[in-house]
Order: sequence, then C-alpha cells, then structure tokens
Amino acid sequence: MSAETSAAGATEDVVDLVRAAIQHGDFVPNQRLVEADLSLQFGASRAAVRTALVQLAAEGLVERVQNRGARVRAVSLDEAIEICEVRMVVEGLCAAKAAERGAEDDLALLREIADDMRRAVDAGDVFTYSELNRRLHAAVRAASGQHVADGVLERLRGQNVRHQFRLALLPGRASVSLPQHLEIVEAICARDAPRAEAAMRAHLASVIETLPQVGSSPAR
Amino acid sequence: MSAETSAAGATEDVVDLVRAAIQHGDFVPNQRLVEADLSLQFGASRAAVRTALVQLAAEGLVERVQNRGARVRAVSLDEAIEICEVRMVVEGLCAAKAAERGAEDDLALLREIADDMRRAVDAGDVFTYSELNRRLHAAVRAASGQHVADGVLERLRGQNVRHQFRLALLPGRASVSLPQHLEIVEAICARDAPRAEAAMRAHLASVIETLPQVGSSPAR
DNA sequence: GGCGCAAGGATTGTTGACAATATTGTGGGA
DNA sequence: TCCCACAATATTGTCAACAATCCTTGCGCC
Repeated sequence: MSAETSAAGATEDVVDLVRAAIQHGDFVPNQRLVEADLSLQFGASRAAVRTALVQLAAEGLVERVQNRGARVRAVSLDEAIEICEVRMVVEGLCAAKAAERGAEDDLALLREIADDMRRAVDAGDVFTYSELNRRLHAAVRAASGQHVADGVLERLRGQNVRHQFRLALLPGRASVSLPQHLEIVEAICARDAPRAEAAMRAHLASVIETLPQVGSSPAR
Repeated sequence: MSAETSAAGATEDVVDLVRAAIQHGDFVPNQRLVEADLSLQFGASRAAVRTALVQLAAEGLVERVQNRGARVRAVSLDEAIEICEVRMVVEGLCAAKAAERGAEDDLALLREIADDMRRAVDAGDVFTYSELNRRLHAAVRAASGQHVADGVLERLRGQNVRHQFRLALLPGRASVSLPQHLEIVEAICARDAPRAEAAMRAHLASVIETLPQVGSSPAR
C-alpha cells in the first residue's frame, strides 16, 4: 500500500523515493536509515530497501558500514568546495563542447533561459532564478552532448543540492551571478569554445569563493 | 570452500572478485553475468552476487535490465574518448592542485617515478612503462589532495582499463608520452600550477588523438 | 514454406525466516 | 561513585524457497 509510483520493479521505486527524500531534505545529514523503518514507511519489502541503500551508497548519497547500517552522508564544507572545483572544470568542458557542437535548438534554449533570468532578477524572484539556474546548467550539459561528463555532474549535483540551495538564497547573489550566466550563454552562442570554458570556470570560481559564507551546516 | 579473501562480509568480497575479473579481462564486454553461475563460481550465495551486481552497475561496470539480467558493460570508442576528455580536465585540476599544495614527499615520489620511466623506455620495457604510467597518474591524484576528483577518476579508470591497456601496447607510444610525462612532473615540482594543468591536458589530448588507432573492439 | 501461438525451460525478482553482530541497559564489586 | 562483565535488545547479514517474467522451441495452421 501507500504511494506506489509507476510500474517498474519495486526496488527501483524505493531508490527514487529515498533519493528524493534525501535531496528534498526530509532526511537530514547523518540521519540513520534503518531498513525496517524505511520498509514500513515506503510499503516495500526490506530486501528492496536494502538494495536501494546499496545503490544510493554507490551514488555517494548514503554511507553504509558493515553491520552498523546506513545513514545519510553529510558533505562537509571542504568537500562541497572540492565538488565545485570538479564541477568547474567538467562544466567548463561542457561549455566548450556546447560552443563547438551544440545544435541550434539547444542554443536557442540557452538564450531563452537567459532572458527569463534577466526578468526574474528584475522581479526580485529568487526562487524562480534558482530554478532557472538549475535549468541553465542542465541545458549547457545537454547541448554539449558529453554524456560521460553529464553523468559525472549529475552524481555530484546530487551530493551537493543542499549547499547549492542555501547558496541561491544568499541576498545579492543573483546580481553577482546573472552577468556571469549571461556571459556563458553569449560565449556559447558565439561558438567561441575557449571563451565559453573560461566564462563557465569564472562563474564556478565565484561560486567557490561565496560558498564559505553559507556555513557548513546546511538547513538544519 | 573456494577462495575466501578476507574477513569482510561475503558480499563485499564478491564485488571485488567480479570487478577484478572484469578489469582483468576474464569477463569480456557484453558477456552475460548469470547470478546462479557466479554464485557457483565464487562460492557465494545468490543474494551476495545479486547485491554485488547492483553495486557494480552503479559503478558503471555492468549493465542491468529489468528481468533480463546483467552483462559486462561495453564502452564504445566514442565513450572512451568522452571518458578521456573528462579525465583531461579533472586530472588537469589535480595537477594544478598538486603543484599548489602537494607535499614535498609526494613531489619526491613523482620525480622518482619519472626517473624509472626514463629507464624503462631506454630498456624498451613496455610493460613496466605501462605500470609506471598508472602509478604516475595515481601519484598526481594523491599529491593533489582532491578526494572528490580522485573518486571520479577512479570510477572512470575502472570503465576504461581495457582501452588504456591496448593503448600502452601501441608501438612507439612510450617515446611520445615520455616527454609529456616528464613535463608534467617538472611543472608540478616547479610549483607552477597553470603550467602543470596545461601539461596534463596536453598529455591527455595526445591520448585522445591516439585512441582511435587502437580500434573500438578491445581484446576480443 | 512462413507465421502465429502455446508449452517448457531458464533466469530474475520477492518474500519470510534465521543467524550474526553491534548497541544498550543492568547489576555487582572495588 | 565508578568501572567492568554480562545479559537483553535492536539491527543488519545470509539463506533457501517461491513467484513472476522472459526467451526458446516445437507445433499447427494458413
């Protein structure tokens, strides 16, 4: 009973449910994830929950230790910085590839998102801007056609959502990052790969500099 | 019976055994991995094998489809190139970090490996050179202190060992890559981060250019 | 001879119970 | 009062059996 999502195997559903719960903040860092409890909570068998935890551990979202169970993995500020450093170079690669090989449709989407961003900042709509930020980075990855990089970034994003979210709420953050985002889009649309890579790296370097201001305890 | 490795859980052993078998070439790409067979082969329960396959799927070494079982994931030439592109930028980051923050001990190890490489090439010892190549890249990663990047690279390396190995056997490959490796070490030891990053990227760009020559079917 | 179709075999997915291990709580002795 | 041994509990690890699903093969029919 309870909320069955689709028609896939029960275990796949549990993976998505637990992942969503972690990323949405329903499970806080270091919270214990007892198999029997989750089994009850999601109405799935304990084996399904167990399999899901193994998979999420491989994704870096939970920590599992022998005979001691699983808990939500807490990413420290230092690690969040390291993650952003890797993002910086990999998304830089994606920006360059997007400039080189991106389809016109993909580039049109980038311009569209950039326009929406301008409007959101004008309106002072922080929440919409945060969502557009996510979509812009995703659109660059998609335009790059670099599936391996895309996978790496998706994995890292999952581990970092909490820090990212807090960053977006910093007052004045949007007015700093907007011109950076616009420069990225402009460089890609100009098919200038080195400039696109440099712009993306500059943007994420700015994110890294700002990161310490959000503190190391994301959203208690 | 059969080879129990250590005192860890049976399932952890199976993960390592299957991973080793895939990377060593005992299991070829696209080979089916039937749970019952592996269970017999490694003397473990089917549940342990099953858990191991889930984890290896998350690592990108095997492919699993609903009700159809698991098989060794085959990485195409195109994907191998993408992997090396990501390696290029991430190892570039590591080289820069190693130049900035690497401990003197770490740098000494780099110089030592570089010397061994010179000797191996002089002696025409391709196999030793290949092993030193692996150790050099690992040493750079270690010197960087960038654990996130290290994890990403380890994952990618696992998916690419077969292509990498074939590349090392190309005649004349060592004489091309040796000076590149030496330049990387020199730049890091000179604490010149931009030069170290550029050297590492140039080296891997050369790898990418050479990759198509090894063909897309690694070691049938 | 080709094509739909059903039975059989092979393989995976799921469940529940049991064993092994870690953690917590309790009482006795110094 | 503090500390240590020891039992009780909570939780994970393992296993074997069962159910569901997919693939193959052989048959009849057009």
